[in-house]
Amino acid sequence: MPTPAPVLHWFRRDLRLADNPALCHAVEQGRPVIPVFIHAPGEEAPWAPGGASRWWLHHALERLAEDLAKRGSRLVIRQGDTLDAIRALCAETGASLVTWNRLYDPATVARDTAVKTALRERESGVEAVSFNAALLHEPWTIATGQGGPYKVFTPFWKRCLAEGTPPEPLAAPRKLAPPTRWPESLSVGALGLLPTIRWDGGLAQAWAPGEKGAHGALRQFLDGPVGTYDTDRDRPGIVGTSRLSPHLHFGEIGPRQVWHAVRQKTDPRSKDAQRFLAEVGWREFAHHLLFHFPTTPEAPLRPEFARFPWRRSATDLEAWHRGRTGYPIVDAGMRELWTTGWMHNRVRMIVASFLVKHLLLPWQEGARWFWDTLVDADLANNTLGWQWTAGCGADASPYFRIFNPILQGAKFDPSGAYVRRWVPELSGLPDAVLFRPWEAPPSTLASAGVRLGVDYPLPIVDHATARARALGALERMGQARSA
DNA sequence: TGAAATGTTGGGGCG
DNA sequence: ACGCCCCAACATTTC
Repeated sequence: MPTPAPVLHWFRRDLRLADNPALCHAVEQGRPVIPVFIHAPGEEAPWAPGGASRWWLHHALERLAEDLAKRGSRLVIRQGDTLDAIRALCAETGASLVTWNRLYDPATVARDTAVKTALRERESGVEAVSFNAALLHEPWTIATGQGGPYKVFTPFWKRCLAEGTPPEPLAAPRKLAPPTRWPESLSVGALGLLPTIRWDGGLAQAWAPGEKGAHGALRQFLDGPVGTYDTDRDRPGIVGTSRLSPHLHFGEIGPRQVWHAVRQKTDPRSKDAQRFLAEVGWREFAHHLLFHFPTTPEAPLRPEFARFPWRRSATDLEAWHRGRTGYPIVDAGMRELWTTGWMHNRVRMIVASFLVKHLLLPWQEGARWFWDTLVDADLANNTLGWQWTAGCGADASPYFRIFNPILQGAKFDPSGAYVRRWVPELSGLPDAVLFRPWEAPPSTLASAGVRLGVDYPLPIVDHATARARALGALERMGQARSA
């Protein structure tokens, strides 16, 4: 009896074995399964993974390969053109079915559509089938009464909640039948994902990529912070959030698993649980928007913002990148990002507002920096966040909502723990001036060992002046329309 | 998922 | 006792 043709499971950002519908489908065929990862960053252009994401991907792939090995299987790694790689693997192994889980960013949607069409049309007749692993509700399944996409979060999320409980997560396959002969594979290291200059020490200390790390993070969150999430989520100085974002981005855990774990562990009517699930909802909303408005990573959703009079200043942008703006809460955030590849969400809003409104630099510059430095860089979430801050997106904060970095710092980091951790040169300052050191009396600065302009920069813009300038720029945009 | 300016109210000091 | 003023506290509006 001839050996049955194997099934290829094409891993992308679904780097897990549990609740992986495409992988389960492959296993259910009762045939050998060949798990494959194809490194083709050019196909995701212009949003190929940035430096921090590549670091994460390297480690996530290593963990996935180990987990597959425990189930009698392997991870086959290739690079280059995806379609060529899949065809080559089908030819080498005799595989006649390829499975994968869908993604929703424009470049990948186009690539995957082309791959599926090409595989089916070829004389080889390879079948391709895709599944949903990444979302509670795929973008085209949720529509307004008019049949269009949602542009406001609250009705979107109500509509999602009305869909009822999402399906129970699927169990991980116990065993993956190996092929009679394994095709050749690159090593993870051969993909060159790790930085050549070793800036990744802080990342390694902060994170445990991989499916096991994802479930560890979820368990830690459910054992503590979820119980006070509604209030503590806004406090960057404490661990009040789930820190699941990079795990979700790489699909080491899926939203269905998170949903059911939260519902099981908490009172689903509690404000804390509802607020957390609403944050999962924002992730859904971001994917909904990116799918329906695929130009938004580059262009503002609200067209009048194409005329907004942005500034250009390499000096100011550099000060923001490096956390040397002179505003402690902003600088703390930018340094946390640089060191750990992550930034607390409250602080993301503050630093983003500062770039866009105080410095008047284009939100796309901020999105690019986040893209390269965040381990959770996700095109849907990043685009939504930056357009929201700039006031040019869906459900956007009005442009005149300008965060005051002094008040925001004092309000959300009342003990100063966050700023003192990430801006240690200011740690000796008393709380009263910690968020505005330029107003501290000379004696206070001296006893804290701070020489402004030497140990820590003076503010690169004055808050009141910058606020007035931002409002003036908005005014000019409005005038440009009527002119 | 703001901040600042402006408006209103009411208690208390004081002539 | 009464009216006036001050201003903190809160509410509203404006950017």
